[in-house]
Amino acid sequence: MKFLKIPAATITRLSLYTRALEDLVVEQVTVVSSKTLAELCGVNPAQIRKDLAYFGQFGVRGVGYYVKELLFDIKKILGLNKDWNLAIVGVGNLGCALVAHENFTKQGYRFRAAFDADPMKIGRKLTTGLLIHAPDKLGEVCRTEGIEIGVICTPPNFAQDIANRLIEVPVKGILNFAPTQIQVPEGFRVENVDFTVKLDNLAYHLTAG
Amino acid sequence: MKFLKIPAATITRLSLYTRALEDLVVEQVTVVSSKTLAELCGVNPAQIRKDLAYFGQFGVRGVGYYVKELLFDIKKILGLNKDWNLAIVGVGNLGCALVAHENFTKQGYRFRAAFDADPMKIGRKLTTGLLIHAPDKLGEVCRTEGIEIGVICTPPNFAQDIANRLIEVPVKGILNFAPTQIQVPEGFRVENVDFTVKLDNLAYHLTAG
DNA sequence: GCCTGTGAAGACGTTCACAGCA
DNA sequence: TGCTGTGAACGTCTTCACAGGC
Repeated sequence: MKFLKIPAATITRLSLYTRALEDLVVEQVTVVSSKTLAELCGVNPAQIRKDLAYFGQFGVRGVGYYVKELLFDIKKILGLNKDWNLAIVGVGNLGCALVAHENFTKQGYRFRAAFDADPMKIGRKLTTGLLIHAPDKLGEVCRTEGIEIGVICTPPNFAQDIANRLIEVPVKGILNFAPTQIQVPEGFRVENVDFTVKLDNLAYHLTAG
Repeated sequence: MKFLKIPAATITRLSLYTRALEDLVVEQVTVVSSKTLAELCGVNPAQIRKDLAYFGQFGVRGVGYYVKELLFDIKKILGLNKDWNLAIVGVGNLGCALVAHENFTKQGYRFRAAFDADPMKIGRKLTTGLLIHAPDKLGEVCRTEGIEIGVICTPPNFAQDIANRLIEVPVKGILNFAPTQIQVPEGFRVENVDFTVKLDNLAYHLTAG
């Protein structure tokens, strides 16, 4: 099982499952079937079973899945059984909002460094107490802080330059909020968060439909 | 051609193409081949040609595509030849950042209304001058302002309730930033912007690799 | 010669349907 | 009986390869 190629969509769904499972834990539900979990996540039950099958056997036939166990197992699969050190580059409105956002910290994502090119911001602190560094300190600070993931929140025209520097540090991956396609070496991992693309999707479907 | 089912991914890529094309316009490039555009967008050239083929013929054989024309055509396909009226619900850090964000306005997405449950915020104005209303004014205000798309930026536990109200207004679609799965009637359009899912994707790939 | 447009082939992901087990 | 685990069938999307036209 382990050596089959795992669809990208499977990983995204695993992330969704953890959320639903966390809610179930709060509601003190101890056992859940693929059918029920599927309804909560808006997917097909067979899909859930198949997704899990890539990584092993987690259920009990005739019963279902033990909520806490499954949550633990999926988190382990996703690599969420550790904290991740993040650096943010570009602390404008959006950057600040992200650093302050609780959903990151709740999952073990920790902002350990912040950078901005604006001289007015360098040397100041964010509301969380995080010191803002100049971009030319990027390599040095990221290495001392053991940064693993760089979050790009600059205007699009600076994104590629910042990406290059992050890759040089080196960080292991990049989360890019700038609405531009970043070029990276083969094998290097970038995830794009792109609201304008999502809005364009809406616009298309609302126009056509 | 027009009646074939169009892949969801095609629409997302069209959105990417518009960006690359806008850059090319700035660089005063007048003609582009599918090969060059493909490199800029990180996709296969045949993919671009196929994507466009769903909607008609836009290129010139032996030459390529005229940048400005193609940009215009794709924007029209996506429904970006008009402005869209948006309402934001939840103006915390993230919500404020979104309203202020230039990438929305640049594409013709206009925030025309804002809502928040916090009594301290109601009646105050955002930096853009937009007045913050109480959530119970949602239906009334959205109808007067002709809101077409609702943007949910509340904590996850309020998202479903807000979604229900937006659907009742009715708005045509929802952009959801809350990290939770919203249940909507068959055919109603929701797009989710989900950074924690993206981070989980990174975490997985950085762990496994 | 060069690049688009497109049927056909191939790769991929999802769903079905049922065997296997509590 | 009930629900998981999974090969096989199905459907969808992507890539190839070449015909068509500047």
